Amino acid sequence: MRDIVRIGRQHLATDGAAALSLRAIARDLGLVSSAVYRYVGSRDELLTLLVIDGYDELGDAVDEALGSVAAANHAGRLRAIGRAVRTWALAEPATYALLFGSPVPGYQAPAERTTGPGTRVIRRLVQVWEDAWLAGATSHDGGPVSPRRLSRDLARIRREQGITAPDELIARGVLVWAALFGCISFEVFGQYGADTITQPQDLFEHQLTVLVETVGLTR
Amino acid sequence: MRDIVRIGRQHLATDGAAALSLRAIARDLGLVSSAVYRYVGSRDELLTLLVIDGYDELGDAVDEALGSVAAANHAGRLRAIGRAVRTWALAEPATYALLFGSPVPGYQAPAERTTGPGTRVIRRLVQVWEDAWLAGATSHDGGPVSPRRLSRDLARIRREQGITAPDELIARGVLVWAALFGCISFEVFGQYGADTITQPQDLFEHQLTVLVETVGLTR
DNA sequence: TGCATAAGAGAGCGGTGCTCTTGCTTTTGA
DNA sequence: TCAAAAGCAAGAGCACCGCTCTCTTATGCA
Repeated sequence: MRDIVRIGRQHLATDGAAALSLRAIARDLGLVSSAVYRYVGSRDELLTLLVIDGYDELGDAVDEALGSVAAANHAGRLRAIGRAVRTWALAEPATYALLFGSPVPGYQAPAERTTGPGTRVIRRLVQVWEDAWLAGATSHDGGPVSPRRLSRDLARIRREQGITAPDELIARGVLVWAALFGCISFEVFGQYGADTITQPQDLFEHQLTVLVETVGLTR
Repeated sequence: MRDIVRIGRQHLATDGAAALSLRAIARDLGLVSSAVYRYVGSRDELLTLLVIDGYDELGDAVDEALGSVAAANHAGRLRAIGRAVRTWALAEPATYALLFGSPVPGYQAPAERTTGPGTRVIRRLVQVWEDAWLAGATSHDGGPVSPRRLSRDLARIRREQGITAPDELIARGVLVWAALFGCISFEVFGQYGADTITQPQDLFEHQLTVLVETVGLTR
């Protein structure tokens, strides 16, 4: 069982998600293909296991990176989260693609099993905004944002996450979240021409600086 | 031949890229599977055709949107590009996923056939930064950015694109480019919880406002 | 000792990409 | 005009895939 996920991760890393084959995994384990169905049920279920596995590993990487940054260093925590996600994504591009790339056709991750580990990164980010807000370390302290419909969505986020940060800060936080993964996806998926950006690490550090500014962190 | 691409686009839209099957296309055309190989060569070549098709359609959509915005309205041009990409992506999610999602396993788009149409959007964006720079309509007019290695990459972009915009503006332009597609990918791929963001259109408009600010467009 | 359960083997169904050969039809050119 | 050439489709076949079903063997336990 544990072996199936292990071999599955290897195949995912070398061949990608859509090429994931239960038969090939069975071969690697010295089993006949039907034998693995006793443990996994279906190919989609294996994908779900790998999705959860990936979210957990990414969440662990982020948490570990956060461990060495002072709680009051809000900008540093954002940068640490960004670096941790990028480093993990470059190390595990296939798993990253499974989590944040195109949905696998015909496969829908079961929300009840994946939303928990799947929201670890955004929850850490939200905590950074909230802590910065409480410490007065953000320049975005205005009132509600327009239009009212957007303000209602942001109020829902505020309630569900149990935070007090104002509309503008939450909205910018969502943008920074999406922008961060946009930058990383572009790099991992090769959207930057490989011959134009030769030092993606330097570019990413600059992008982190701008993202810190976008969310208005003053320290 | 044209029919194959047409049916292929239908299958792509309904079933996704990895589920694209030459046999199914042949069935829809009333042909036997081997017959379509006279025209397409391989499944990967069909994917390439669909990639080029998608880039062209996206580029056309962007160009059409730009047609109704004054050249001097730099912020408006950025917003128009963003809206056009988002609208097209939501209308053709499978093709969008093929272009900007996870790479299809075992498939590498031939650069010599796809880089032309594939860079239409970023070229339009770069033109916005450059025009704003020439018109003095951006607040980012500083000198070279650090570190020097990044500055060298940006100088290469400046040379290859035939522009004169300063380092900081180009770097922020790249970030805005990646952030824009990050926001759209999150929405198209369902990374926002469907029950938290009920009005993605409003959120996107707000994000565009912040991106205009990020690249420092003053008009 | 007897039996229920677990674990794997094997055959088989329909699907896939792709290749090769065969045959028919249309076009071309001397 | 008529044969050669090219275009086009069919069909068989190979190896792979997900998945189901039945059968056999091994194990643990009362």
